[in-house]
Formats: sequence, structure tokens, C-alpha cells
Amino acid sequence: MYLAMKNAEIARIFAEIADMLDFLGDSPFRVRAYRAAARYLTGLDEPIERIAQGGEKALDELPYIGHDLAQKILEYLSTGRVRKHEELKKKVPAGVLQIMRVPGVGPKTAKLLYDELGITTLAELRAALNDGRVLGLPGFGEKKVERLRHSLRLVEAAAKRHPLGEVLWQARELVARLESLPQVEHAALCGSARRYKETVGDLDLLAASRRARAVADAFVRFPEVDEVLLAGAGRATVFLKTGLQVDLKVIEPDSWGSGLQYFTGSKDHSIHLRGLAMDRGLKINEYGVWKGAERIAGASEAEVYGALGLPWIPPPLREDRGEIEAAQEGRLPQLVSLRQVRGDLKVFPKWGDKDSLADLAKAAASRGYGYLAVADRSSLCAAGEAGLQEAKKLVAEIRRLNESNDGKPYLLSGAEVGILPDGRLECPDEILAQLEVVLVSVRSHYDLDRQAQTRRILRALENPYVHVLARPTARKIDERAPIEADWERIFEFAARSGKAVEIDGFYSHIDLPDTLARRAAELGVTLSLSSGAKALDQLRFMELALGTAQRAWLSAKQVLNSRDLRQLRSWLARVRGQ
DNA sequence: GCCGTTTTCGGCCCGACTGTTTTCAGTCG
Ligand SMILES: Nc1nc2c(ncn2[C@H]2C[C@H](O)[C@@H](COP(=O)(O)OP(=O)(O)OP(=O)(O)O)O2)c(=O)[nH]1
Ligand SMILES: [Mg+2]
Ligand SMILES: [Mg+2]
Repeated sequence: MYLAMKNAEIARIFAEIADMLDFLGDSPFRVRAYRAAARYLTGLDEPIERIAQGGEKALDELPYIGHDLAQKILEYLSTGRVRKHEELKKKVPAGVLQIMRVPGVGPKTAKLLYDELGITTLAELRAALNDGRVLGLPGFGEKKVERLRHSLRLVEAAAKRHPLGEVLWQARELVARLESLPQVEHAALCGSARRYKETVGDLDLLAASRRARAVADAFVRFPEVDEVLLAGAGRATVFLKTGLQVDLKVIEPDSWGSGLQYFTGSKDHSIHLRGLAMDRGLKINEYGVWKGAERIAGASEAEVYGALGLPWIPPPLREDRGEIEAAQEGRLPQLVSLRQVRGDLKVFPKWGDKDSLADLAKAAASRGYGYLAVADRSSLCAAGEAGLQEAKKLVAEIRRLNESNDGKPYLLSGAEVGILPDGRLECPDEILAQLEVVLVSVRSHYDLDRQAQTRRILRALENPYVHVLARPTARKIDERAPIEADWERIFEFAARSGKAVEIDGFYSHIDLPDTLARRAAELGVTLSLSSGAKALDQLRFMELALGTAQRAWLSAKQVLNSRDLRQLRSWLARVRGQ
């Protein structure tokens, strides 16, 4: 899909093979192997075809990929197909995989429904539930039928993923409310949100309390709860009125650390960790680390990792993408932190009187920023003299503000300039020369082919006034696919020419995405973090850029805006050869 | 399917909840 289109294609094939094998009742371990490989490829930052140049041996060295899957990858790369996949598709009717998407219906139930009633579509399932045909089936009673009938209405909501920035702050309000319950000692947001994944399937909330049942009962009565799917002693699953699914788990305060570790995942990370524990004769569950009947850790996460001889691993790294090996070998990265972000490298001053530049400067100052790159994207590029006048006006206004607020924070004059299809910029160089920082981005002609798109971006980066490639993939989550380009070449060029590439944290963009950002950094690129804020309260999207940077394994020195103002300005000058 | 300073065969994370089960299978996190 992104850098690595083949990675995504092969991942999809492996995931489909897993579903079909699952349906057919194949070994659950084989199913898991295909699923885990699919997840691994989805997050793999290097193009698989590049790795495959090293042959089967190189592929076999990847985790979750052994001899068989390496062969299948090579088969796909040379023929565009995987025979096993094609053969399974002949055996498994299209549509039954849809049936398995219904909450509460797994491979066994789907198979039963197909074998006994020939059900292959959601409509057929609905009909069979309504006319009572399913009642004769083994394991089907009144309650189950009612439950599935209800589930059918939830297929879409349950499958939906939400951009993290659409739900993160609401999630924190829920956590605060849980914490304010008298029985609750701590509460935290876990799951993919704590790992700063760009989208989340649900919210996973953990609470510590000695009275689990009371907490779950109070939670399902929160006013934003629309319906309760499940409410047991230690957990509850609900849908909010917003359509968001929320899982609550309640554990004893003693188990806070192991509970956090369990509920933060990722699943693959935890399985790997638990495997290490087994090798040492230990057992990890959400209640602690156990040596026989004796509990040897669990109060804090650091204790859990410590019981395996590992340092604490930051949640954004917990994807089983090499972080456990790095922890074992003492080479975890020193991840960049929010405190180390000295400024925001892109905000859009499109605000009316309400959110003036001065207000913005104040808001930025209260976040502790030393600088703010003000990116105009409107009138600067007017043809001829008019544009130049606009640019000079902007620069003058910013200078005035810097004088009046004593440069706290210092506002940098800048622009995000569109790249024309041929790689020239929408703004002439005389105007760019007026500005302290110039970002460029693709914001038209998204569908150029890979070669043309790559040429276009490289040419734009060659412009000596350009500092940063912004919103590189131009995607919008769930709305616009990323452009196709040879990111390896682009990153190599950026690294060589000393230009930065952006991670725009604006919630619907997150661009670069995590895996591409990791690859960029591996190739020596410096990343520039920004909120992309168009309003005052959007400065907080910097946190999403930062979370993405952490998922990309970035340390402070790989992040442009971990530099203070003086260092930043000398970097900006150096890019322009000054 | 993968994996291996105990193994190249025989393991593979572990538990909660539900419904229908008369002792547990299926699904999910
Ligand atoms: N040990 C173990 N933990 C699991 C398993 N499935 C889920 N978990 C833990 C780790 C997950 O991060 C956490 C929450 O489960 P979710 O299904 O909500 O997954 P997660 O939040 O990671 O991704 P999401 O964005 O919700 O799809 O529960 C599992 O099979 N085994
Ligand atoms: Mg989740
Ligand atoms: Mg969940």
C-alpha cells in the first residue's frame, strides 16, 4: 500500500489463506502462522521484493517467515499468484469469510452454517435466524439466536477502525471518569491507542480495583454508553453512542503492571514475551509473572519485563518488530519524547480574529515551544509582483509579532508549497527566498504513475530553497489512498541532500505513517514533526506525530525539531548552502 | 505454518465469558 505495495499484497493473501484454513478446520497453529506472517508483512518497512533479492535465505531470516512462506513470497513475486491461495479459494465459497466477521461467529459456526444450511451471505444468515431454521443445529438455542440476530446489526461497527485522533481525547475523559469512581485506584488507556497506532478498532480501558463487579456495573451505566454487549465480573464490552466500541477490564491493584502489559499488547508482542517466560520455566498472565504457584512480579510493568531480564519497553515499540531482541541485547532506542520537541514545524494561520497569530503564539508558548513554523498556503503564490508583495507582508507581520512577544516562541515565516506534476513548485524562487522555512507537498495529480511521481518529488527536493518534504504520501486515512512512489529513492535522496521529511500528525493524515517513517530513518533521513494545526486546539496533534515517531523507533537526534531555535536556524541555513 | 545455547520433532500464550454442555467448545481479548 505505501512504500511497500508488495508487502501489503502478500500480507493480504496470507491473511486470506489463514481465514480459509481456519474455516476448513486446519491446524490452529498453521492458521496463526499465516496470520502472524501477514501482520508482520503489513508492518514491515522494507520492500519485500528488495529483501527477496537475497533469495529464500534472506526471506527465511525474517521472523514469522520460514521455508514455506519464503517460497510463497518468491512465487508471488515471480508469478503474481500463490497456488495455495487459488486452490483454497476453489474450496471455500466466497462469502463465508463475511459470515466469520459477525461478532460471535467464528470458523466453527460459519462452517456449521454452511454445511447444514448452505449459508454464504449475511442476508441468508439473517433469514435463517428469523425463520428458526438454525434452531435445530447443535449448540444453537434461543439465546444464541437472539445474540446473533443482534450481532448482525453490529458487523460494520465492529469492523470499523477509527483514526486515533478522533477518539484519543474522548478516551482520556472516560479514563478520568473511571478514576473518579470511589472504588477505582488507577485507570489507564491501553491497547492500540496506548501504542499510538494511527487507527484503533476499539478503546481498551484498564481499571484497578478490589471491587471489580461494582466498577463494571458503574461503567456500563456511563451516559455515553449506548448498548452493553457483555458484562462479567472482571470485564465489560460496550458500544458508545458514537459507535465506538470500548472494552473495560478490571483487575486487582496488585496486578496493575501485569494487567497493563497484557492489555497493551500487542498480541504478537505478548505471545513472544510469554514464550520467553516459558523457556525460563515462568508463566505470564494478566495477574503477574509466576514461578509455579509463586508470584514473582506484576505490580509494575517494569517488574514484569524485569522478571525476564529485560528493560521496560515503551508501548509504541510493542509490535514484535524486533523490540524484544533489541531489549535483550541492550539496544533499545532512546525514543524521542514530547519534552524534547522544541517547536511545531507546521501550523496553518488560516484563523480569523478568534485564533489570531498572537493567540497561536501564546498557545505554543504554553506548550513550551521555542518556535513555530507558520506555513501560509494561500495567497503567496499569486503570479508576479502580487505574490511577492504578499510574501513580504507575511514576513513583516511575523517580524512584528516576534518583536512584540520577544520571540517567545519565535515564529518562522514559511509556506507549504504545492509540487506541480512536473516537479516545479507553485511558487517562484524569489518568493521562497523570502521565507525562513519552505515545505513542499503533493496536493494535486495524486494518480501519476510511480515513476512520474518519484521524478516529480525528487525534482521538487532539488530546489535549493526547499527544506522539508511535507505530507509525503498525501493520503487521507480511509479517504484517499497514498500516492505511489519509489520511497527508497526519495529517502535516499533526502538523506544525501540533507533535507528533512515530515511526519504530519494531523489526525486524518498521519503522514509519513509509522512504517515509512521507520524506513526513512533507517536510510538516514531526518524527520520533521508537526501538528498541521488549522486551529488553536489542534496543536495537540503534535502528540500523534510524536507517537508515530516513536513507533518508527526515532531518537531525538533523528528529529529536526528536537533542535533548539539556534540549531534549527543553522540547519535551515545549511540546507540552503549558507 | 514457525522455531531451536535444552530440541530438527514436537512444542506452539493464557484466561474470561457465554450458552448449552452434564463437563466443555467456541469466541474473543
Ligand atoms: N495474551 C493475549 N493478549 C491479547 C490477545 N488478544 C488481545 N490481547 C490483548 C492485547 C491487545 O492489545 C489488547 C486489546 O485487544 P484488541 O483486540 O482491542 O487489540 P488492539 O487494541 O491491540 O488493536 P485494535 O486497534 O483494537 O484492533 O488485548 C491474545 O490472543 N492473547
Ligand atoms: Mg483495541
Ligand atoms: Mg479490545
